[in-house]
Amino acid sequence: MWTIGRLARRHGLSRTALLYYDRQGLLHPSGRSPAGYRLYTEADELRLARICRYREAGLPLRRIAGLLDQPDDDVLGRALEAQLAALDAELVRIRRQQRVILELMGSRDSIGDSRAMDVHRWVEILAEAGLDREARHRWHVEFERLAPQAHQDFLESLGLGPGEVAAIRAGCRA
Amino acid sequence: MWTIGRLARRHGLSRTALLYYDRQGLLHPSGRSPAGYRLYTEADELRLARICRYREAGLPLRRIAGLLDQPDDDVLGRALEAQLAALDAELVRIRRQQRVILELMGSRDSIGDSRAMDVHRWVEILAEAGLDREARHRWHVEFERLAPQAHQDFLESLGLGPGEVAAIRAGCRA
DNA sequence: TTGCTCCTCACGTCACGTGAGGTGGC
DNA sequence: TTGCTCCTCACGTCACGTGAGGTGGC
Repeated sequence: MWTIGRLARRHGLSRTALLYYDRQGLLHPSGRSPAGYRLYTEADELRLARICRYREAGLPLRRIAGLLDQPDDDVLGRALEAQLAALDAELVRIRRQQRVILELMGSRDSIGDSRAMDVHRWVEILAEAGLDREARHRWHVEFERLAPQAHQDFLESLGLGPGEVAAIRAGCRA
Repeated sequence: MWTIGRLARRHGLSRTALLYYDRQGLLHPSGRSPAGYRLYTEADELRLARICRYREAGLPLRRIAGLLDQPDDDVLGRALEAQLAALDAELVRIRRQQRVILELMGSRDSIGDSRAMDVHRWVEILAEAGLDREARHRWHVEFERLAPQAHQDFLESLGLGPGEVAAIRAGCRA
């Protein structure tokens, strides 16, 4: 049996987070002490562990509540797929914001910034490692074959537009 | 002179967004019609264009307000640097969440997922393109030399822990 | 008695979206 | 008169954090 503060510390949460989970119906303590203190059992802790795990995946509390109460494996799978896609979209958004920042900085001072990973620098790296045009093409083809989604993410991270990305990937499948 | 709805549409915003900017003191329309309609001038629109640009960089409205009123180039530079770093931190957080999702999915069904870009698959790609161990090392060295931050981001995106990342980068500088 | 933990409200956060109820413009 | 745009409140969002004011436990 744990009081709220101890349980929170064991899981790296704040006490107010557990108070919130209680109010939202996500995790009610199984008991109360005579003075009204929340008392959490072993079972409560297992439930909290699942909540924490799903939170580490970035799932919203609403969805977590659904997953805890109706543990259909298919529902979980779909929720995880959807979350993965949502996070991909966030990655794209963040990279776009970073590109805007580099543009704003570029219009202030010189262009060279070691943080920017652009196409030119990337080709330079591959060339230094001994890859000519032909080898670079084989490299893209393999990347596309083994990990198409990662290939897409990678091309976008170089700052290429949607059209350019699509063209390169099509060239790999031809 | 623009009314609120027209100006919003021209900049891809909602009318409520402009109402909010007005309430927050970010963008007051220069005038009002006899009936009380907000009227935005050319100067207002230029100010809005700057606001939109900074929003595309993900800056919070508070900070944007500061940048608009005191246009010190140094302050802008520091704000952009800080935002770039904050977005880097967000990237790390999202990748970590994605890794958790893949773990959760992996414990449900088979491990192979074309979305996961892990070290093994990456080495496979480089090998297929004709890079042996020696060439892969040169490749890392060049990557580290030309774009150290991107190299760090890249290694983290493969799912390597901080220790492994540091070791590889150190090996490149040795 | 002194700290520490606990309790229950209630308000703040960020950038708007969504009605509710009413008016201006063509 | 009919749509469309505009106006001003006021409340909801998401996952808590932060007091305020008070009590239990050792």
